[in-house]
Amino acid sequence: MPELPEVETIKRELEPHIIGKKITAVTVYDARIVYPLSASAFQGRITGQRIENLRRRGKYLIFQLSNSNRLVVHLRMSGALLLNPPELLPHTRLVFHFDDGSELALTDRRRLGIVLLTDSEKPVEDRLGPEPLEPRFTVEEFANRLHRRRAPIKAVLLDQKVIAGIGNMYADEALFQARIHPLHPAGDLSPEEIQRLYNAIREILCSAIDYKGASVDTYQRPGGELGTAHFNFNVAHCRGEPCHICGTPIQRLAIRNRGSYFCPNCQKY
DNA sequence: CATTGTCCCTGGAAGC
DNA sequence: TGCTTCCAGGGACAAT
Repeated sequence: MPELPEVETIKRELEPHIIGKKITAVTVYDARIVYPLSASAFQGRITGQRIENLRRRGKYLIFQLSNSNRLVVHLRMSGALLLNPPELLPHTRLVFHFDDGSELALTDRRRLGIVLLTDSEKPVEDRLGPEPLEPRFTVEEFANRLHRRRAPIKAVLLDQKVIAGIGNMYADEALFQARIHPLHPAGDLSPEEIQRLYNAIREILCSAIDYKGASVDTYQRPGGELGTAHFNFNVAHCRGEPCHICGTPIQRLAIRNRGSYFCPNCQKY
């Protein structure tokens, strides 16, 4: 399930293979993914355009096209972007064909992914808070964003308007590293706890990028390789396993219908 | 505005 | 063995 480190990995590995290439055709296998555009309208606005730039914002990938359109892709749970797949893979929704004969396929088993064409930054920027790895995201900025929030810190970390890019897995890992209970009200955290959580978020995201993301569920890199960040997970999806620090079984709790995994001994309320 | 619940979607696992 | 139900979760959206 692609979160910030997975999307960043995809961006980095895709970039050298697609920048400057011209899209000669797009095959639409599932028109629902380009809704509200029709398949032909989508094809009309994409075909013949060159990919000038690729960037990540939160969990979004943004392909800058030469006609000043932006192709925005959100992979949600099960989306993947694969370069030159050897065959037509199951759940293929779109295939981009380039002028050098190469191809980029978008597959999405659960079909929750989003593809959007826009000429503005607004649809993405309106939904997102700051990038946690940018220097301008300071601990003071983080503290301000948690101030007076009564919701559980786990729910607040998943709010993309508070911080962009953190998903369920890395929220659990950051809270474990910072030794904070996922239900702790966000606005009640002490300055020390906020500092620990701030450090943990940055360390965990950076480390996961170094490991090319976590291959939980269907995540694959553009060449089909897997990431290895999940081998370092302490709590995410580790229900019942002994905590690496104290041996207490990892517990699962539902917060906002999201599975939250934590060590009840290391992360006291 | 902050918060919370529901829905979307599919396929693997679990339960019967 | 084969059926049904549950579960995974990002985020849009509606309700409060």
